[in-house]
Amino acid sequence: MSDIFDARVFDALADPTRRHLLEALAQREASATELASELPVTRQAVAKHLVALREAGLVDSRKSGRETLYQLNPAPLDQAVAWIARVGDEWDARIARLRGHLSRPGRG
Amino acid sequence: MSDIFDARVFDALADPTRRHLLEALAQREASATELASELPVTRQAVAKHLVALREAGLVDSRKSGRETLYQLNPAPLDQAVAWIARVGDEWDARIARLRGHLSRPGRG
DNA sequence: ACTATATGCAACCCTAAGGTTGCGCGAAAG
DNA sequence: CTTTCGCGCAACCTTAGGGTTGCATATAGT
Repeated sequence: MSDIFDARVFDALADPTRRHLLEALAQREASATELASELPVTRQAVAKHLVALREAGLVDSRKSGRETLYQLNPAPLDQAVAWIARVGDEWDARIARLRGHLSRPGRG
Repeated sequence: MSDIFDARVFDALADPTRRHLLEALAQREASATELASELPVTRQAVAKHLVALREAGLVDSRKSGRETLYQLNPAPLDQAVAWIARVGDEWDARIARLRGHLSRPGRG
C-alpha cells in the first residue's frame, strides 16, 4: 500500500529532543531560546529541530518583534496515528482470518 | 514528562523499510528472506531491521526448521499512540485554557 | 553423503543527522 | 545613536545507522 502520509512526521517523532519540544509546545507557545533553556543543547540545535518540525507540519511559527514564537500544530499527528491504526487493523484482520471468526482481541 | 514508553518504538517507526516490514508482517508471518524479496535491500539489511524491531518489541520470531519466521506484535504500538494522544490532550487543554481566558487575551 | 538454501555474525563503507562554534543582521531597549 | 539581545545562516565535527560483502553454520532435500 502506498504511503498516504507524510513520512516526515515519523521522522520528527523519532528524536527525543523533538519529542520534548512537542511536549513543551503542547502547553505553551515559546521561542527557540526559551525552549533551549530547558534542554541540554544549544539554541541553534533547537532551531534546527524546529525547522524539522515545521517541515513536518507539526509547528507553526509567528514573529513577535525580534522573537519567533513557535506553536504546536497537532494535525499531522493524526496521520501517524492513522498509519499505526491501519497496521493494527490489518493485524486484527489477519488474526480474524486465522481464527475463522471469533471475537477480536481488544485493539482498536 | 517521564518517558513511560519505550523510545525504541518511535525509533523503529522512523525508518521506511521498517514500516514496510511492519505492514507486511501485519498480514502474514514471513522470514527475512521472503521479506527481503519484496524490498530493494539485501536480506542482511532486512535482518538488521528485524533485530531492531524485535528489540522494540514489535515483532516476535519463531524458528521453523531452518527458517526464522517473524510475526508482528502490535502491543508496543499502543505506547506510541498513547504518547501522541497525551500531547494532543495537553494541547486541547491549553486551547481550553485560552478560551476560558478570552476576556484577557494575549500570552503569558 | 552431497548439495542447496536459510540464517547469523562480523567487518567495512558512506551518508545523514544531531550538535557545536562563529558571524552578521535586525529589532528592542537605553 | 549605541548597545543588547534574539535569530538565521553557514561551516565544521562526530557518530549512529542503514546498507553491503563475505563467511561460517545448520537444516532440508535428493
